[in-house]
Amino acid sequence: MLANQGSTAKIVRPTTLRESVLERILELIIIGSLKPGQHLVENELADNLGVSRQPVREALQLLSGEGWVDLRPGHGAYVHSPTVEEADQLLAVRTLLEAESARLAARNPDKTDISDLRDICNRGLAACVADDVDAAVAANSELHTAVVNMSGNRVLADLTSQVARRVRWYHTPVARHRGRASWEEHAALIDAIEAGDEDVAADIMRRHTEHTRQSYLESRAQHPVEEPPAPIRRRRPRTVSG
Amino acid sequence: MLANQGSTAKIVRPTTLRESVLERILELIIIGSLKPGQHLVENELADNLGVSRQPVREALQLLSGEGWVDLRPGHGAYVHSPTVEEADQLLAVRTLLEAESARLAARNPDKTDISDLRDICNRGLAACVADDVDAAVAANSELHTAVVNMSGNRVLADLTSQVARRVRWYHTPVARHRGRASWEEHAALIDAIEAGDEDVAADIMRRHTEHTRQSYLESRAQHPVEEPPAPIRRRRPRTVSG
DNA sequence: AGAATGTATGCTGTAGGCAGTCGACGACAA
DNA sequence: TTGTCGTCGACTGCCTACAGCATACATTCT
Repeated sequence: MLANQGSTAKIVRPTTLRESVLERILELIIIGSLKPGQHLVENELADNLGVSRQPVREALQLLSGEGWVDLRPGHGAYVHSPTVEEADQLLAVRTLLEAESARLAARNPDKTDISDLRDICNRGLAACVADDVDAAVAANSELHTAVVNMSGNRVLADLTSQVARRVRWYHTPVARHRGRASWEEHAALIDAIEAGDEDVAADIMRRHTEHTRQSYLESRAQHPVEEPPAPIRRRRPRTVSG
Repeated sequence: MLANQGSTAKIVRPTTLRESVLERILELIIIGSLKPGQHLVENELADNLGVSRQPVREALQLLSGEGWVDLRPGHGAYVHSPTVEEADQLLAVRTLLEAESARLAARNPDKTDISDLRDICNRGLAACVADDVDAAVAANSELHTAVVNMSGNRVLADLTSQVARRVRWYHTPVARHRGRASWEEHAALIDAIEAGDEDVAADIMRRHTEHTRQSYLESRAQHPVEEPPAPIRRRRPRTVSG
């Protein structure tokens, strides 16, 4: 249910095998079936997906371009696993990009867009009080996506999406769901955008994403992810699908 | 810290054919042998480079991930050709990123780095008064790269590099060589970084890159590049009757 | 016993080829 | 002329197969 649409708008018709394989692998990565640092053996993926190695290889190359997997010549593809430092830097850049998005959105606000934002915000708040974490996370993602789209700068939107993806939020689900405070910030942001006050909007967004960054870092510090730095290949049990 | 180039930092040993093919194609794109919008036929490249189609295909997939070529399923690869609008948005984002780089660089300036910056700046100014455009362009690129590296944020550096590449400056060589004024701005920037005045540094960089952006747009407006927009479907022109 | 070396095995990188598909071009009908 | 259909050529997408390499294991030497 994630709005992972916005990035690669190039693909219109996923008719080719390569594209469908890409989506399948991406799905496995997102839901965690393929874990960070895991070695992606082409043959296994090909067998499990019922295709040859070629489409798998090409899908992996494309995924590497989007930062989902790391390619090591002669060794194969590994699910990208951001270090704490990289995640920190990614979130810093995200703060920068999203603050600019908010500024541009406030520069020429659109009534329809504002209305959409309020709808999303209400849904998110409702999900929050209902303790529906999944819905709250979805609404949060939706709202941020809507704001960057309002900026009118497609490059900015694509880059923001790319950066956000590379963080791999599943390390810390709590970081994306900081409770009511987050939605109050969202509401204030929408007000600022509607009022056309770009400085205020940018500042609110900056502090908002900065809060998220802090939450992420704290959460990751508390739950020290077993860093899989293992660059070498490791034998694993047979099956992959799950 | 590895002083690795931001672009293709992943490749450590270009031992594989795929990597060398990638570099060859990239070279051809950069020097303009392969023009923007041009259709890259796999067989031709394979024959010219003396390899099979497979390494060529994979190299093209990797190049698409870095924004050098566009992949259209069922049609092949085309050299990326940014529209005026896209270039404008790219340069806007670049302004944002580089201003932040300057801010971070000024936050904790390093004596050695400052010295390097001044050397580059002197070389650039010398090249400028000697009317050596190539050298001036090179020094300019070198200086901006040095500043983003001083930010200490590798993600920021990589993204900046990626965004800058996608502009395809060769549309307008003049845009990268605005004369002495540009180098005076550079000098002021270095002063601000050395003084640790991050607000001033960010502001100088922002206005500097904004000037570049304006120059680019004006230059491109004066020299209307024959847009090779025809992505597909060159249908016969319809004669409007009535 | 520890270290060095030979061997085995799995995986990647590359080649070649076949089929499907898209677009161009020409013929034909309105 | 203009629109439509069928054919052709070219190119991509995909598969199979082989070669090369890297890692892990077994063996031998010191």
